[in-house]
Amino acid sequence: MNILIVDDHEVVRDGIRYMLADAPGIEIVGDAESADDMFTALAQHPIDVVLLDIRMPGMTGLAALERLSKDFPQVRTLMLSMHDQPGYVRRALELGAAGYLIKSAGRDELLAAITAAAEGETYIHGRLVEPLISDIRSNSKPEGRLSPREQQVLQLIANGAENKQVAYELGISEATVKTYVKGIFDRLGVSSRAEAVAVGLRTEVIE
Amino acid sequence: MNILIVDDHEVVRDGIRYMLADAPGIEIVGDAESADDMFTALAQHPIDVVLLDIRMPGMTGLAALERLSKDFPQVRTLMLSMHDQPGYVRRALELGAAGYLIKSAGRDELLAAITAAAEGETYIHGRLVEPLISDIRSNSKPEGRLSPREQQVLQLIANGAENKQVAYELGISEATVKTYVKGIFDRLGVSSRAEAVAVGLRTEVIE
DNA sequence: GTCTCCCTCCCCCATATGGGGGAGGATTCG
DNA sequence: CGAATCCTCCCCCATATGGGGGAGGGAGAC
Repeated sequence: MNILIVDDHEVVRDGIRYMLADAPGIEIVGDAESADDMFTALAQHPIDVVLLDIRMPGMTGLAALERLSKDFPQVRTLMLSMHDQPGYVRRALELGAAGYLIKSAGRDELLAAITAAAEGETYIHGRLVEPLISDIRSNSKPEGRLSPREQQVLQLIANGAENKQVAYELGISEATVKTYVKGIFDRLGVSSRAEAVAVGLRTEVIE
Repeated sequence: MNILIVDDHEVVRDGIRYMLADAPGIEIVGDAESADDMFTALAQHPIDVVLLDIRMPGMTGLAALERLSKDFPQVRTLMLSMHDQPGYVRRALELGAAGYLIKSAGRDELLAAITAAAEGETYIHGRLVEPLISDIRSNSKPEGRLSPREQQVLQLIANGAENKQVAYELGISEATVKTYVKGIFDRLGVSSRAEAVAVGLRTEVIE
């Protein structure tokens, strides 16, 4: 089983190498510290499983995953994350990830996830399952999810734009912007743009 | 030289172990995955250098560092961070850290930092030096630093409070709150509370 | 074909916000 | 003792914001 590790932190790459060093049937064929390196490595070696950090400089892990799923559909991708952000887990699975692990996972769990991934199954870190389903639940309710347009509006607000400027940026009327803002408040359960920005940043909807 | 590794991610702990495994004169006497574990370990073994993750569940790395510097002043502490957040670097140094590394550091750098720390010197990852001095510069200007009261106000704003509610919470008049808000805008270089919240969250002043 | 969601636009109106000033007392620091 | 910084409070005033409503058209789902 050929593994590729993609993480911008050498400590993390070495840690995974160390954990997998004496695992039977597993060969680490490469390292990559960026999404670009990952695609280079994928083009050079046959890879079965990619361990992909969700947060990297430049192209984010999720964007890399998206392209990876499209260009190399046979490759199984296991996402790695520092923290348990339920929204990320859902997105990653939607984009075709074969599993999701947090870096506090031990050797046994890492191995279990890799074998599960290689066999076409999906492995999700135990601590993430519960948040995940509650996230799915909250996102199947209209609340908690922002439409693309609403995300744009909130992003601009976080950058200090007032409604008029948002309208100008998006090429729509100020009245429409106000409608979006109201919608954002409803969805996030807040009542001021400042709080909306706080919630948006914390839940990684924006920035 | 006795080393203690404190990080909540097993992958990271193992990575550091791996890097230091065959380094002469260095002995890793323990692991800890939380600040509490760290203090337990410190009480049990003689420790020269602590490698301390800046972000952990429960007590944050900086809080742990503060208590560590107070209770074990002879211990040299090297902070580890995933990303280069200049504000954190400064805070860590103020609190007595013997150095600051990001986890993309390689083996050589880790060793250099540990030996520097053990010899009473201070090691700072190269990529952090420039941001650090610019951070110090921006913080020696009145801009960029928030007074404690201003931080409280901004925190409440991020939680959705309007001026009247902030005034009530802090037991001061609304006029005073408006004064603080103006001050916050000046310091952060913004002109709306939404943007102020965004800047505050990104620079870790609040939340 | 109907239902739901999204995008777009509009009305009214009370209130919060942002920008400009001034000012006194406390503290700490040089 | 100044100088600086912080905390506190006040004035005025234009504008942005938030809350309530309605409404049409398009796209996709069932």
